[in-house]
Amino acid sequence: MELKDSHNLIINNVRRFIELTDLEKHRFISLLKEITIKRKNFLLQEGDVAKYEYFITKGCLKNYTLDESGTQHISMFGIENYWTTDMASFISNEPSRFFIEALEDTELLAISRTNYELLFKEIPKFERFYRILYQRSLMSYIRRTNHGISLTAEERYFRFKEQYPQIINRIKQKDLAAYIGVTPEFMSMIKSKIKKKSET
Amino acid sequence: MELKDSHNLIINNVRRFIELTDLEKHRFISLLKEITIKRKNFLLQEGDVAKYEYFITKGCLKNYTLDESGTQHISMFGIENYWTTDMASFISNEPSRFFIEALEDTELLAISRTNYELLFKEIPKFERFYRILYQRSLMSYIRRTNHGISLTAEERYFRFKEQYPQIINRIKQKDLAAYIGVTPEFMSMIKSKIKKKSET
DNA sequence: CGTCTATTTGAATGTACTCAAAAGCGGTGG
DNA sequence: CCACCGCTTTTGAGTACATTCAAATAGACG
Repeated sequence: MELKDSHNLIINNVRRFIELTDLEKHRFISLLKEITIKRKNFLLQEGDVAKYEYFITKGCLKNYTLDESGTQHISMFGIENYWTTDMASFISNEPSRFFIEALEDTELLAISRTNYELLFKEIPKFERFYRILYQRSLMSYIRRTNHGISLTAEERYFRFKEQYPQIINRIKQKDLAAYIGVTPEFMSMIKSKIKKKSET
Repeated sequence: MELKDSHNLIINNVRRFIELTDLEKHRFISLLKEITIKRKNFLLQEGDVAKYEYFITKGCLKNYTLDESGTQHISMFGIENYWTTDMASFISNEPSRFFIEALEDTELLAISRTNYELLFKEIPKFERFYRILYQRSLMSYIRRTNHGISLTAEERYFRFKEQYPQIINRIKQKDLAAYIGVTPEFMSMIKSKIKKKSET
């Protein structure tokens, strides 16, 4: 039996870390819900409880908080083949402090908290899958935390370009600034400074 | 059969997320190695491969990188009942960029990469334990990343005091500065500024 | 095409760093 | 037990990195 492209994508994502029988594949897929969301719409808003963990099959999202002055602070971007949610809210069922907003028309596969637990019960090796997924995710946040306290904004910009070349072309410079942790104006200055350097 | 205090501590840590039979407890413990390390000594140095994941039963550690100018940047402190390692190196077997140094005489239980894999094979529910452990760890790094790009140094200092009251009294102000992401001089300024405020 | 938002540029300001020097504190040996 | 040594913390002056506010230009989208 043929699978949809989106289902193939998530199955291949899972098979990076665990093997699945056909039966398991189909059971897993049956626990997912397809969601589409248009650019500028929200998957999650501050105060909502994150009821799902999402796998992105198409599109681009940003995950951010707003401070008192209305400034966005982006904790991650998500594109095809990435997972996203507000983990704290998803696990604890508490209201989220995050917004998840589509930067492009986006398609996702969502697993609810209930089905997530059911999945572990029925196919325990998914514990392994998520163990490894979170372990890797942890590694990139540790790296980012380290960069945040040890590098200047200019260096952080270079690291981002290096590490996420496939993302940098799809996002506004303003959002890049909100991820790096500087104002849009200063981000603009960094770019023009670099340009001047490379022209000499 | 009675367990040592250190073994009781780690078993209780594990039992936060999974249940264990007596047999499983003893098998788990048999896969651990006891390590003690004196203040100012290293569990891991830059260039080493992290061969173990460590559970701290007594003492205090810091986990940091050094930049070109010799400045330390602390990614975490570890105390009793916490886990530590350089995850990136532990998983990939590549040389670490981190130092892990004892701030007090410290006792640990270490699980080697081989025994870690063996543990998953023999008692698969440990996948669940580590899945939840990493998930939580991920949550705190996401929070910290967010604070790093959205808060001033002074605010980050307050959050640290709030969140880790049991750590702040055991570490040097210099190390707190290296965690917050400021110079020791500026950390000192922050404190004296706060003191002045509270006196008025 | 027009409108709204993003980006650039510049001046003034604030936050945090560097370097230097003094004061405080803690551990160690005599 | 005291004195000394080394490291940490404090203080201050000068500088660099990054922000704020304002205004002009460029770009994107309906």
